[in-house]
Amino acid sequence: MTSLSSNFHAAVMPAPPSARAQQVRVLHKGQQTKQAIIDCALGLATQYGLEGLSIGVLAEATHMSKSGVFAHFGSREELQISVIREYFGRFEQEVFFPAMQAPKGLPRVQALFANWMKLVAVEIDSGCIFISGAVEFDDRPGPVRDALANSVQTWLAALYRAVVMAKHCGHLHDDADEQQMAFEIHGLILALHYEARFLKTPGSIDRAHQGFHNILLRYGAFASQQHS
Amino acid sequence: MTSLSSNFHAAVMPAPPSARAQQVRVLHKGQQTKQAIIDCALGLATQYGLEGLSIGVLAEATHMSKSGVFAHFGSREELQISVIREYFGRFEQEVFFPAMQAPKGLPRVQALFANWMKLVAVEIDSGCIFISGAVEFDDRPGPVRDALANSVQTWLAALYRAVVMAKHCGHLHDDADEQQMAFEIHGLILALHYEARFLKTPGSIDRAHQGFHNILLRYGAFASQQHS
DNA sequence: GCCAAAATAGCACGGTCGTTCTATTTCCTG
DNA sequence: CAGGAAATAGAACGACCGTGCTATTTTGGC
Repeated sequence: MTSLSSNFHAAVMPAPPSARAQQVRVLHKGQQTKQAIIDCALGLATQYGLEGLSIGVLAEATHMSKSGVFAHFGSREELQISVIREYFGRFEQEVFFPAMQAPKGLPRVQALFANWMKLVAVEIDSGCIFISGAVEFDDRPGPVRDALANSVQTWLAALYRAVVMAKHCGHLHDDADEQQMAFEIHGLILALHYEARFLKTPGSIDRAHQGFHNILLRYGAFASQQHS
Repeated sequence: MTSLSSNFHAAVMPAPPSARAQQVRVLHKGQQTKQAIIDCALGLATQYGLEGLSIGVLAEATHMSKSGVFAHFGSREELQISVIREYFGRFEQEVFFPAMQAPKGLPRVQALFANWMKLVAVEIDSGCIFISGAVEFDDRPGPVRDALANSVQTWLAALYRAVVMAKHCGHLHDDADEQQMAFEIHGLILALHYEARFLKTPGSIDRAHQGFHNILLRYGAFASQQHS
């Protein structure tokens, strides 16, 4: 497995048609300025949200004209989707891939959480598209929402698979509900983002770590069985 | 104590100057249409967010002119703040006040969580201003952010106080960290909102309930002590 | 029922938005 | 180095935004 989901790119990140065939040819100017625009757009989107991302502001930030920026995407929605793809790729690089080096089972789950925490700790200052985007598009159907939901679901599914493997390895006790465990881990990340970024509550990072520790105490194979 | 915080109204919800002196007099037309506008605005804001709330759309929804709506608030920010105040009031009515009927200690904490869950279950369809607003204003200083943060913090402080009382009553074991417990409860609510409203994951409500059960198993006085 | 005051409407302004169309410039191959 | 293609710029569009100003309508105390 080379990415969060074997068929993810087909579902969420379809490369421009036949781009791969011309791969050698199309490393020209346009592609690299487009990448520069996306980099800049990602920075703006993490801070102000995908909805706060405007082509005019983006043009100013990249020292280009509005139409110059626009031509690379054809629509604002396509720009937003490009940003989501970029963010997903970085998420893979920073969170998922490094954790796959850890041995199967609990260590890998712990590595996934640790890397996720590291990223969110940074995003306390910069913002997180997976979280802000969920709020912006929870009631707005369309291709942007689809791309975002697929990205998030792909990641949560990867986390879930790691938990399932941990149970198969005998690292969790027999009654452990994998979906439940993943749900509670997700909650810790969301609470951290909420309390640290919005409320600026000190100590939130430690509490998220402690929360994960508590989850391990409950679900780990060494946990004393308690009435369900 | 008659509200979430004794000095909350002074800090967050200052009544219009001298309104209380004229209380009897000013139950006239203007006030009741203003209330109708706020009701409508709250409905729009829960669905599309505080930033998605526009005076033009609100005017159309209330069958009024833009300037007619505008005159009641003087600025869009004041309108947003009014919506936050309204939401906070309803939150008090539906979540906090009923739970205060429950006896001090764990029962009250359980009642607070149960009522919160009941509200969020409804908000899976309609949206929650405390959650969407946190994302919209986490990087945008100003009076709207202040009103929102104060409201949320007031509520979370009330939850925290209930947890502290539960420990004083001997309903939690001695090593229980009250802030930690409140943090984890908050995480469950956020995960529920995220997975149910955005991802439409089935079974999220049950998982939030189960998560609270797990928290009680860990922090309750009857819990077997485990290494910290 | 009069009449000041309050409430509401109508209209216009300057601004930003995404998008389209047409030039102009830059690139890169043959 | 010529020339077609790709990339970028420029200007304009219709739409919506919050807000200010000035009428007009409605309200409620005397």
